[in-house]
Amino acid sequence: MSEQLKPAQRIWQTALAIPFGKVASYGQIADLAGLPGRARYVGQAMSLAPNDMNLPWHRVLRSSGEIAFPLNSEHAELQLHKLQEEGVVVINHRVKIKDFGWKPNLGEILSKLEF
DNA sequence: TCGATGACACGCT
DNA sequence: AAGCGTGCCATCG
Repeated sequence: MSEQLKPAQRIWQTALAIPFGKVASYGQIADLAGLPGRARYVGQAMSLAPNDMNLPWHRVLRSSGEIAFPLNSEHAELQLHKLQEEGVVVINHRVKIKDFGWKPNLGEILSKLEF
């Protein structure tokens, strides 16, 4: 069953495991989802996710910590607000990964991500 | 079927 | 520090 999950679903599951107030990179999500090297697919997969899933897409940033959407775009603005609502400090469209980056331990991964 | 595209990452300059 | 080229691969026309 767990092996049956499609790649997109594994990405959704992984994104759902990002804690409130923390952020992760596209590459990190791809790795944790068992899809190393497929960072580009993460964004695509999340855009396909059903809305009622409440996917915390706003907690996913580039590895540099910057928001992936174009500056001043609606998506970028919404993401900015959602992050600030969670207490994440965003300066110049960028978050300090060192302060807010999600660093899951093995136990956390195994318990929350049973593929 | 092939080429272009994209919510990326990384190494090199 | 910032930009450019290359690797990635599911989708789409």
